[in-house]
Amino acid sequence: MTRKEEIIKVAAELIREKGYVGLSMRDLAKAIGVKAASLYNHIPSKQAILSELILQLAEDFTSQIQGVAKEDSSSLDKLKKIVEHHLGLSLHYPNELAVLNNEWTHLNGEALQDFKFKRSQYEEELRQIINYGKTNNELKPLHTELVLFSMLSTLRNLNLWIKKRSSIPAEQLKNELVEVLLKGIS
Amino acid sequence: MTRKEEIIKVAAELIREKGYVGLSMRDLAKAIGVKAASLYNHIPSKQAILSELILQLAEDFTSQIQGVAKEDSSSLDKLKKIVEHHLGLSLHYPNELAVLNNEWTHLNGEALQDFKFKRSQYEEELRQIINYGKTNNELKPLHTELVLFSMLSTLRNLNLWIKKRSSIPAEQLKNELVEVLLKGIS
DNA sequence: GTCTATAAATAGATAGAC
DNA sequence: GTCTATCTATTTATAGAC
Repeated sequence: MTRKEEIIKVAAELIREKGYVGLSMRDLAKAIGVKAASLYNHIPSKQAILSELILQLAEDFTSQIQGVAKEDSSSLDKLKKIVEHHLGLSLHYPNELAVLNNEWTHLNGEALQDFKFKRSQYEEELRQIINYGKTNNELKPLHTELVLFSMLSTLRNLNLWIKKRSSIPAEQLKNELVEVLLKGIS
Repeated sequence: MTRKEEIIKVAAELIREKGYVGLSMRDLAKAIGVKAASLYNHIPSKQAILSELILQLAEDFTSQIQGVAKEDSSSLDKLKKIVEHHLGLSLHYPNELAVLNNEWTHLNGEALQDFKFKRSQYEEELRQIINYGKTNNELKPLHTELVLFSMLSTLRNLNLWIKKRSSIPAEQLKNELVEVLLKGIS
């Protein structure tokens, strides 16, 4: 791991804890074991840490869903794959995901535009999968936006919840999550 | 509305927008039309604004769910009332709810303890309603924590979503939300 | 109850030695 | 590539005039 990668990784952990504005370059440097000035040999600004962190992950999400969308399978199978991918990222990058969810508002300029574009791309792909499922009678004729919103709310909060309750094996968690999200609880 | 109430209301809006750490007392004062020093005639500190804002709303949630829990009705009816209450608060206090959701980590000392206590009280009441529904065969025998988490994720994000899509009438939104959360989408 | 002025601390970032 | 020292701006909060 390069020093730059180390900076971004440690920053993800601390931004999650204190928020982007609440984390100072001095605190970040201390956690790594250098002085604040040394950070600037590897990154141009505090903003650049946030941008790189968030946009890398956003790109991962967008490219995954675009891959799934192209597949020749049912809407339910596509939705399952999307749930699985969210779960995988929540397990491997909980800090980065928390930062993406909660701190994207502190992005500026081009990075902010880029993030919003990727996010709306993601939502649009998911919307189309849901709509296709409705025409197909795989899904109930509910408001697409409500289904989209409900699914994304749960998926986006997975990382928060996994930390607290890791007693469920990953495979069982995946299956029950699909059941809860797609088939309901009652 | 007293000046203190005005300060807290405007603060909710601006904290939602910029985050607690990102909002300065100067910005807050400017939005109200006074100088920063004048704020301290009505509130003792910036922290106190955050505490009052969050704890008022948390108290509302906790006392409501405790009222519902005592009622002599089915689990599904109780869950419906909880959904309705979340929806009502999301419509009336979107800014305050966003602050509660995203900025509670910046609470200190006793206020932080108080918040955590109220939140765990709320979750415990909801957990018991879900468990009772399971023994009753009103709900599927899924992991209680997963059902709890999934419901709360959607309910906590309602305020974000309502802003974007207010095209659905409130009554229909309530009914579909109950359908999505309790009976599933497929 | 609001103002001006200011204290004391801390922020992001840069210059230049090593 | 890391350091010390420092610049400049901004932060929360207080003192005291009006």
